[in-house]
Amino acid sequence: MKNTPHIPSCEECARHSGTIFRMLKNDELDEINYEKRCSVYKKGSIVFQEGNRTNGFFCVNSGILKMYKTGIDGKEQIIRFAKKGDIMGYRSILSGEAACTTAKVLEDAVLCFIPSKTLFNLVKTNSEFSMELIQRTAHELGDANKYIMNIAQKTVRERLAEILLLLKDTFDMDSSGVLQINLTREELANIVGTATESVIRLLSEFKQDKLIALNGRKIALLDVKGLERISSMYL
Amino acid sequence: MKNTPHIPSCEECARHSGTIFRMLKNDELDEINYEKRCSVYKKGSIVFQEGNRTNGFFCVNSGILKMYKTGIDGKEQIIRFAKKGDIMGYRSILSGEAACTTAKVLEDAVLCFIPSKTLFNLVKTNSEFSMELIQRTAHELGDANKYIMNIAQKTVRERLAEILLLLKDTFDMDSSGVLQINLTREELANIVGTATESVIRLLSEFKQDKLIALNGRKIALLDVKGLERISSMYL
DNA sequence: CGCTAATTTGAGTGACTTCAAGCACAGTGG
DNA sequence: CCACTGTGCTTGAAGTCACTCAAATTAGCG
Repeated sequence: MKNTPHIPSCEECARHSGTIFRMLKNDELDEINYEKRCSVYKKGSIVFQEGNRTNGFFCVNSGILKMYKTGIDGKEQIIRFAKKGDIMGYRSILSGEAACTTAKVLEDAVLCFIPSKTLFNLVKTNSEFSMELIQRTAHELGDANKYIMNIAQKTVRERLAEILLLLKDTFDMDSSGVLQINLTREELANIVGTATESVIRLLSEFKQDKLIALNGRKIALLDVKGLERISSMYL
Repeated sequence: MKNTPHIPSCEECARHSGTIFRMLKNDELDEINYEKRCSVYKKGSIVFQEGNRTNGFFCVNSGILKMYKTGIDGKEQIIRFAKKGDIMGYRSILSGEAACTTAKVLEDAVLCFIPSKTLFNLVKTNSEFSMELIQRTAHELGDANKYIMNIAQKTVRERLAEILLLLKDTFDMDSSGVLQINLTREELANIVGTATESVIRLLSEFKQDKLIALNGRKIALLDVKGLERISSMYL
């Protein structure tokens, strides 16, 4: 949580296609650059918590975070991850509500905090930015709807296969197919929406069926087509 | 689908607090009024279908619609309902994607179709409207996230109780507690994300426990507190 | 300091239970 | 008469509990 030694510039960050800031003019970027506050967050630290209000949002410069809701008897439900170029906490300030998820650091992160006021100013004055923000939220809503159907209709087995593929798309694999993300079995279970033991058992099954290879938390996808078939992604 | 005899005016519609059009200036309302096309949709007809692109969105003047995704072997997953004052199909045109749900009429409806171009113009020129649209989408995203957790962590029994309460909030009850919405058991199952038989059994249980009263499709909530307890809404 | 000892944390297994889906069939009512 | 509701029965998927094992952390202590 201490201030970072190296403060990333928004100009540089905006070059990355993924960022919402890419269509800002130079003077607007300058303003954000001036208003933002960057900090280093160590693994395990919590950036903001479900139920609390924030007076701004976060932009991920580096690192990985999980965003989850806490349910019955404290069980986490992971809603999404955030990595370089993603923004977090914007939903709640846009809707004027308290945060609906908690954001926790999985891999040491550098985050920039941007005050709501700056965001609202941009929405007011730059309709392209505004449009981009709407697009992003609308797209995420589409994902959420899809997720609802999956979780309601698919078996745990199908969902686990789908999540593995989703992790591949989000975090990529190395040359030998190893997913570039470290998750505990419990965290996997909290994405899929099932018990830890079920994930363990199903992963072993997938391994037996030569769909994946396991080495501790390293998961390698050996047969993507096979996983797609199981997940029945394209109904 | 034939044109309606009585065309509702947007001015009138905008007076309703729920509508997004409430902060439009008169000339903007006039433009929508000019651009919009109203039609009557009979019960059972489909307004737009998942996977198709639309070049506009719909505003519900009267009637009730269900919006659902079609899953494995054609099972519907109802995502939400739309009633007077709600808008439909805006998510997909905002995100520039195909519709992610199908909209089907449950009770005869009068819908106004507003072209995307008109919407985009408003976003460009009226930042308050833009902000309202963002807020609405962001709020809906929050709902969706909550729904994900519920469906992933709660039992069918808990979810059914919660859905009954949600229907109460959306469609109200009459003086004797009867929900002002007609749904088949199958449709209820498609909201909860379960089998029709399970809904039937659980409804009978709720009836035995004096939580609800049943009379065909009419469901009366007798013990709201009790249902809240079952749904463990406030964990 | 360094080197065990003690504790914690996560992965994995097996036995058991339960919830809910699926199937077949019988009413019922618009 | 057909779509919807309701019931009984069976089966299977997945949750729960109880436990082992291995690795990683931390504490303790000469």
